[in-house]
Amino acid sequence: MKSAQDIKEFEALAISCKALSHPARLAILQTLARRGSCICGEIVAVMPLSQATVSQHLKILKNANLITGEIDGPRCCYCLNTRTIRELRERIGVLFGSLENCC
Amino acid sequence: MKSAQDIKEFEALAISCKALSHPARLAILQTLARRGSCICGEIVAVMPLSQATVSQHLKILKNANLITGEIDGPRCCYCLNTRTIRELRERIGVLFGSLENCC
DNA sequence: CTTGTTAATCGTTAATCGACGATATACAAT
DNA sequence: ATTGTATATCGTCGATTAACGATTAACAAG
Repeated sequence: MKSAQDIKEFEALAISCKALSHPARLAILQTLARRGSCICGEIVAVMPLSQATVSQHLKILKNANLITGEIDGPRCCYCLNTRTIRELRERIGVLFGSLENCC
Repeated sequence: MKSAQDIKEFEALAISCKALSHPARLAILQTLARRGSCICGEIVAVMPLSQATVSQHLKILKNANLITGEIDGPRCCYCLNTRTIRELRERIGVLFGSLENCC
């Protein structure tokens, strides 16, 4: 059986992975990683999707705490949440930590 | 705009992440990581889900190439596909490689 | 060949996802 | 106050997901 602690970890990691499980959101994250910050409009310009759809993807990333968004006048400046990303990578590391082969 | 190469990477990573985006599948992977190999039945025993549901999760993991499954008589022995897992981690590394702050 | 066991697949249902256009909100500039 | 711009949210629709019980397929043992 899995411990309660494990289950919490699994749920947290699953939420992050679900947010990462769409090419458009990965493209958004890459853009943010490269440019540091980004006005929403710049992201929309780079993506082959409508403004509404991009906004929805941004919301999903924000809900998963992978990015932060600050209102700046009529614009909104997004950037990566490096803390969550670090945690995500650590969780994956722990999950697969001691890899052994079998078959 | 994103390069065609980028898009392929995003799609491949998205597929892996989608497979990782469920707590039950993470639990299965942890079990495999700890025990090396695993008969399907042992996994079912550890999980609080029906055999059919576990089998479905195993199929998703297998489709994403995160695990391999070999038939062994009436049983099926699963184990992690360390290659895909390594690639997954590398892709995440590349995606977030040069993290800078902005806000 | 029959039986028992293991695992995969089928068929269904409710829930969630992804996409979009339309609309609402928030603020700067005039 | 009005206008224009930027972003978020709403409502809808088709597609996909997750879950399950029931059934089927594959094989070992007798």
